[in-house]
Amino acid sequence: MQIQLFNSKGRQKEPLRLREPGRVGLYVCGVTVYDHCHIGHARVMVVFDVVVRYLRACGLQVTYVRNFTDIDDKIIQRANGLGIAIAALTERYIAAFHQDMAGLGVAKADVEPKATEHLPEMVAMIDRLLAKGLAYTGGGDVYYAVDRFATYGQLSGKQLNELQAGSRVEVDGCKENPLDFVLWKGAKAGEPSWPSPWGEGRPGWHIECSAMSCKYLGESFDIHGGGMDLLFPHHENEIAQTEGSTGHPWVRYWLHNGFVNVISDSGEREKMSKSLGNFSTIADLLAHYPGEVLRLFILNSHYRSPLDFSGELLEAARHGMDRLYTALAAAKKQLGALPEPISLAALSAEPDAPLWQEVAEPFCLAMDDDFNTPQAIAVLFELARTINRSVTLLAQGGAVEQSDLRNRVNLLRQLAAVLGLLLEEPEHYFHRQNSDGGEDARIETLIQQRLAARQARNFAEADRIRQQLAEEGITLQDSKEGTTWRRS
RNA sequence: GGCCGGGUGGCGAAGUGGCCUAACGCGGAGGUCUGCAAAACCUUUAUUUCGUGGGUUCAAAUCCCACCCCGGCCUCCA
Repeated sequence: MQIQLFNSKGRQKEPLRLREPGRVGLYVCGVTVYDHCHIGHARVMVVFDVVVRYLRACGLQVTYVRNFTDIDDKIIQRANGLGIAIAALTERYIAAFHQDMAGLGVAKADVEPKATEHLPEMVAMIDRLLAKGLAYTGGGDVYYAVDRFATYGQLSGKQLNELQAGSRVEVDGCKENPLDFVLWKGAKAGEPSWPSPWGEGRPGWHIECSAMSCKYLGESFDIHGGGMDLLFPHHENEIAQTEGSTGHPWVRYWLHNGFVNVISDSGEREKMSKSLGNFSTIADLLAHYPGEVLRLFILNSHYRSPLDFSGELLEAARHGMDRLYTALAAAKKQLGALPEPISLAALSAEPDAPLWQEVAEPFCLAMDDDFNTPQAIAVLFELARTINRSVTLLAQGGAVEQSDLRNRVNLLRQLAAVLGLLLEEPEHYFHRQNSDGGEDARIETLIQQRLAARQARNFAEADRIRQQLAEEGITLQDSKEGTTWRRS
């Protein structure tokens, strides 16, 4: 198994070579907590959740760090607008974030540091930059002098002179160069501030990621990820800060995910963003779709490609997810209970097993190739079909190797789990949402009434009941063993 | 203006020199099953075709050139 990943630094696929064998340090830029998260945020979180899940499935020990930006202009503005304390605002949206992530099946990071809890680390780094002559003070602020960092622009492939030529950056009075960025902002009246050698103030945006990643992952680590839009200037600035202050290489692999686009009312395709106001929040979507449907929708495109968002596409993803769970449900009926999934590591220990070659290997090869989740998902669907085929055969009285079916189901759940899919019991998935016990009992009663009608060959009444349930979004499925129901 | 991506069937989306007469999913059509359905299964749904026009090669969706579109970044943004 050799994982290849597309390194934004250098813009090509490279084999993943770790600093320390068996251990991976991963930092992903989290969210600024001043509002609800939208599907664009969901994409980064799901994508890197899968990266972590896969690396762990490969037996690597991953330390995953994902920050919260809990102090910045927009947060202050928003809190003032609402007339509440900053901490009250950020706590509210951190809680909302966690709830969204739980709904999406995104595991918590190992460390979720907050900027406001790392002021000393940031101040220390700024201090080092000043001592090294890479930063300068002006009007109570501290700025980074980008032209003193030799490789500035290397990550994003930008030349300093080109940037300046086409620059639309407003020239700040205290900046020596319009591209210089602020490390420390001097306090203004009515704003929260912290003490520093340069007076009261607060940190610039970029410094937190440098300081916090170094604290939790060391001054060099393996992978840093985030949305494509962070590549410049955020990540460029992070490099300048970190390597400028430590004097040695920092991040080995940069991973950037593509954007979520929305087709606007006028038919234009545009990036989904808070500033454009064209977003669907995760919470809104989770009210209508199971989290795994959103995951399948996101993972069905490669993480670096742009992703168009629409209700129809989400609906298609839902049907796809139903299909996977249907295979699971059918197998469960045959096997009595779903077997405990075997681990990927245990499987790979027996690479000669036919199932490994037929299924697990193609899956892993796809994932090894820069996390090609669409291809990996294809393997899942093919596996689901072989399961359905066996179940169909059994139902027709054919002979099927029970152990083979069991192994396939095992494998389906195990591989799907790497993508954070098929984590529920099928009946829970199909009975989901607003199905409290009373609701379920009511549906069961109607099914019994319909059964009685059918036995009396009163098909008009049976169909009436079925139609009534259909109008509630409930589909019935008759079989020799009885009738089951699902929400669609 | 500079710099990056991308244009594949009705839709989404893999594939980036021969295994591609193009995976997989959604949708459509026909069949099996069913009282009828639903689901599943089977068959089928791009055959000078992978934005357009040239070129390289024994061989190109895949490499090169030109052109046309689309998106992103260059300012906060996942």
